[in-house]
Amino acid sequence: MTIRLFNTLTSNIEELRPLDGEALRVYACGPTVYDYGHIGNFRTFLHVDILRRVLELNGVKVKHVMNITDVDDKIIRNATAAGLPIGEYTHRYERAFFEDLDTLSVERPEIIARATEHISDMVLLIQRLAAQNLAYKAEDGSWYFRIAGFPEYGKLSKKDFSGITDGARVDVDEYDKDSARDFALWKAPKPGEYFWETEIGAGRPGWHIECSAMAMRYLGESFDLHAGGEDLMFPHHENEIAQSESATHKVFARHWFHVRFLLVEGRKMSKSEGNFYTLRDLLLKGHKASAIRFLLTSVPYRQQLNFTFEGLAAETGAVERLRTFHQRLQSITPAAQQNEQLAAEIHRASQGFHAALANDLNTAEARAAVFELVRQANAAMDAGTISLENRTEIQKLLSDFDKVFAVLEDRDAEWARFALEWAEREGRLDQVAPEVKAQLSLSDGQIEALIAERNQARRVRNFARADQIRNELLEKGIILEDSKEGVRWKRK
RNA sequence: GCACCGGUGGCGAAGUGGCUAACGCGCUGGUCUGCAAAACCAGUAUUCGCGGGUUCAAUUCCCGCCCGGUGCUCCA
Repeated sequence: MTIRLFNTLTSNIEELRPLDGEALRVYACGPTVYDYGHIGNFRTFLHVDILRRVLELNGVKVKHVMNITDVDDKIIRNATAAGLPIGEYTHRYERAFFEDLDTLSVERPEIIARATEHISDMVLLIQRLAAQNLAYKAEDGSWYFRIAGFPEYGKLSKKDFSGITDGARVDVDEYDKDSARDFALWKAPKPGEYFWETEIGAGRPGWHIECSAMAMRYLGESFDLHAGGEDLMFPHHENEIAQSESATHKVFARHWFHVRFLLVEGRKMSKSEGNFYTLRDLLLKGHKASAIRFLLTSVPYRQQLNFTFEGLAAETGAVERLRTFHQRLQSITPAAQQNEQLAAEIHRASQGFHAALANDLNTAEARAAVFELVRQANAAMDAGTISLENRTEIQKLLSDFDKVFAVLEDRDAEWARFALEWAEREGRLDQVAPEVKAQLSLSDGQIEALIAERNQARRVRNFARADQIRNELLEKGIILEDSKEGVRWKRK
């Protein structure tokens, strides 16, 4: 199926096809590794993940590069404050970042590119610009990009800079620049700061140059799609376009994909508002990784998502419904006769699911198609009218669904335990919700032993004892369900 | 201030110029169950921020207003 996607550059929904006919070359702006990632960061990474999973589901190969910004002002500031070399400081947050991606079932990009490992690529690019008089060196040794040399500046963010003139009043600390809009390609070191000694002088890269250099290095001078959060559109992506296209005289990225910010409880997420959450904060509060993933991907990427704890609870229930359904489907005895009406519904749901995703990644509609079928199939299971073939077809759809949404497999307890161990190591046990500790205090074996005891009690109709065990487990966040097929249990 | 995006049931949210306005969660009643849970059935917005306009017909297009968000500065 052809995937159609909104392109920020053209403001149109366009077909997405690999330019080289082989693999779709994608560059996605990754994290600056100076702290733990928050849910806003992960909404963006999750939607890029949805994009690549939808492409893969449709048989499109993806070559996805993500950068790690491991040198910048904040990193230098924080590392200095922590008394650590910047490499050591960034390593720890980079590792945490990938652990978080795993927790959220985000697929790894094909290529991870660290800024500090590509300094020479950046220097070469700056030299290339300098050769065309598009980069210049200021008195302090910093290099700037000359915006006046790129008339298309502003085409991505739809800003018109033609009327801007440089007035007489120029910022004192920017007197070195030819124009106030010119941005840094290379920053000369201040005393005591970390720097690289290079052909263009001592210093460290500006933020924008790393993405241009690394994208070209791995994807070529022109590639298919560039992704990031909406805030990056200006100035970051605009600057990338300016420096890349003026260096190569080729289109940098054909398609630009921007994910909108989320709100938390209806407000912008910020530390001062007290509504700032890292992924780890939520795990320690006892929220499931799968529910977080499902919530953050529930609203299509171009739409603002309002993150609330009520919403998170709702998604926890939604994931549970799907998992229960998935398991139930496997355990039934199929009917001999094919259910034609159900077969038609399955077909319809499948069409709806695939069409919704292909239509600018409408995750909300894709989910709805599956939930609609879940209800119908549950009813058919109640009536005992699902054939083997019906079941196979439904399982195919669930499998496609999960290739994109990745929530059916239950690894939540594993991630909760991982977060708990991390909190222990970091001395953050005070941030762990009591329910989390209680729930993880019981091993699967202990739970199953209690269930066996309860089954025995029920057999002899000692319901008081049976209910007592069930309640004890419930207090520790373990839910029991009696069914014809036996007792199921799950962690709340 | 300028620019852009959004405002749909208790909450989140999809969608469309005209079929009963998806879906998830919640709530109420019922079926099932030793009791629960799960699952199913029924109910839960005469209506899509407010006002005006275009149209045979608008939640959907246009204008104004109000509210929320984002960008213009580091930010996913």
